[in-house]
Amino acid sequence: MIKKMTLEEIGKLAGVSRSTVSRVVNRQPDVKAEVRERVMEVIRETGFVPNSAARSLATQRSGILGLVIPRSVATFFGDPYFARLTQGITQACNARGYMLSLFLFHSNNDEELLLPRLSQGSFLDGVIVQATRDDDPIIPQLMKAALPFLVVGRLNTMPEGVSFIDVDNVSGAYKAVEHLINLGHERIAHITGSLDNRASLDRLIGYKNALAAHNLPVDENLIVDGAFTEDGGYEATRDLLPHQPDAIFAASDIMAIGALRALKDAGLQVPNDVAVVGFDDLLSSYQTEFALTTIRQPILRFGVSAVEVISDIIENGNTPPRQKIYDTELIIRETCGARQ
Amino acid sequence: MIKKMTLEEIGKLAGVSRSTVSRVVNRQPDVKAEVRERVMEVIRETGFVPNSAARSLATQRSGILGLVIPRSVATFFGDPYFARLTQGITQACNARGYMLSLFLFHSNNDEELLLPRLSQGSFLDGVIVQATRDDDPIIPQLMKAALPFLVVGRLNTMPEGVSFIDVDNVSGAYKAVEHLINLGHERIAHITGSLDNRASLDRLIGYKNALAAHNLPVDENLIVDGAFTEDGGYEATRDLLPHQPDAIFAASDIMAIGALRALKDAGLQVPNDVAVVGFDDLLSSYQTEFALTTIRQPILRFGVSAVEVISDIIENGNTPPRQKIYDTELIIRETCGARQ
DNA sequence: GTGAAAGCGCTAACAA
DNA sequence: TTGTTAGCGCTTTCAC
Repeated sequence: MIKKMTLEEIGKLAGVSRSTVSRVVNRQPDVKAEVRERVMEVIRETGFVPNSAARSLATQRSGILGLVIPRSVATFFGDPYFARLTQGITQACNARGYMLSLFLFHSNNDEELLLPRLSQGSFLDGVIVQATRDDDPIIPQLMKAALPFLVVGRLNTMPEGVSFIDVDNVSGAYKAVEHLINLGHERIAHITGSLDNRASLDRLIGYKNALAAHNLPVDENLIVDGAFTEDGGYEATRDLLPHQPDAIFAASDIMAIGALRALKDAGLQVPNDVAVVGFDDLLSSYQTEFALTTIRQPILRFGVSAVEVISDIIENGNTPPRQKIYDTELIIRETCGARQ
Repeated sequence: MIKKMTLEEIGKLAGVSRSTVSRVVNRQPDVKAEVRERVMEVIRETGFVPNSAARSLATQRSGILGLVIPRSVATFFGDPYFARLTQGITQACNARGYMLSLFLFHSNNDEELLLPRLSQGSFLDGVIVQATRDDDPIIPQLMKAALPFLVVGRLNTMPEGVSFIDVDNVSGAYKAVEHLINLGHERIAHITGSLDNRASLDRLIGYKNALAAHNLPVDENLIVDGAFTEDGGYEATRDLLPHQPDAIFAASDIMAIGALRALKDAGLQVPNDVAVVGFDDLLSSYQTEFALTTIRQPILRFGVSAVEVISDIIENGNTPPRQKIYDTELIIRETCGARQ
């Protein structure tokens, strides 16, 4: 069992003062090489690690980042999106020496209790918040607090001066649909995600834009809500079939899987009878039954960027607000028919 | 923008000393009701929250719990198991006033860098570790550090004196198989998870125990590895079909879904031709195409218990080590045929 | 019941 | 290049 040491004690062992040890620990330049080596040696032997509370108190920095998943999306934590995002964020935190503290709000109560503690206790250097409903009080509260924060994703009405990063859902959907158009499809259906969601809305816009750009009509019968679930995609597809789509663009891979299943059950061939394109490319590890053509969101890198941006804000302030939109990538596999 | 206050300043505003404010904040008894009210009022007005670094430094307690997912399982973070576990843990943390700090080790390097910081920096009051490979160095390292920790799940060879909580996989599997036996099945196949995994091993034992207890032979042809993936379950089932099982017990729901799909593709009826039982009951929100009979793991409550146990250890020490095994529950739906 | 004062372990300005 | 010293904001004896 390793005894916990202090700078003072390390200093005594190395025959120097605590300041010198502090300098060595913090990699400051003005220490004689020989002394530095002696101190390092003692640190190695003792396994010394500086006390983080004391350090935070003195520097007014905790080295801790918060990741906040508001109540309205907490139930979706099973969603691979959050898992991957979290993974990217922790990865970047590890690389940059930050610790990550996770806040999932399960109830109103949690939110009321934790938000002030989190924004006022100077426990966190900065916060990454998952965007949520427009009326979520969390953004205004963070704006009042003197705490750097970054929104991941966007709200429909984003307050002025808020930093965010997001994926370009409009152009992603556009790419998907244009790809189908280029393959000769004309009756392209769209299974949307829940439309209380900015991402769903944007993907719908991209879908319509692509049709318009190629002089194809928008047929409202070909637009059905799939609620971001596999069953939703399945049901949506059943609703679509009477209107004879020759292709389906689903706003998520999960829904695309549901669609593929529905097509299979209806005895239709993919991609010959109906082509399918999804969105996300988050499932590859789970599901290889279908080689799904999809729009890849670079979620992992997205998480990494989130950490980079928030730490930039922490170091240099929030002016001007950082607002970055990341591009997506069309991943051609088999369900679109381009590979035949 | 709320200014950050100190106890001293609050005291000045309320006309008392900082000690009194501290007593009020910490709900200590010996404060005159009138004074307490006056101080509370100021705190409310100013939105004061005590500085957590200063508090940690003085109390030697951080109020932070660590959740460590070692490298060997970090890739499985997409697994709903971890998502749910994390959810249960954060929920309990919120309720008990702990903060949760997440450590996903992605590389060897992460592990070497972070483990000492985490176990020596007195940044955490305690750690919850997901069990992993037997040769993972993390358990020995934590034992050396003076840091309370609790293992979630078990290793094959668990060092003496380590506290852990786990689910009773043996009896869970036993229940599943016994249920199938009671329904009259005799050629019950088992799709195992990856067998480098204690949980898979235990489920296999439970499967064999149940057969033995009912004088049914163990046919090695009826035991196939499904690697905990849907495709693994699908392939395993294809391998099983020539041996004509009348029921399949899959060691996870994901694999059970794969099995159901394989049976469907083979033109077999569930549960009439082949009955299916899974394990986990973690998928209900994603997947309702099949009403899968399964063994429910109380993961959410499990997470809650983890926090309770670790905080017990923090407060009262690790002697005796806490070792709890939680029971599972048979959830009868449609794929086993009991409901027909 | 309340206040004064010491100290938690560190950083950083200043002095040497 | 190194040491001395004064805090960082809180808790906690100890007096009163």
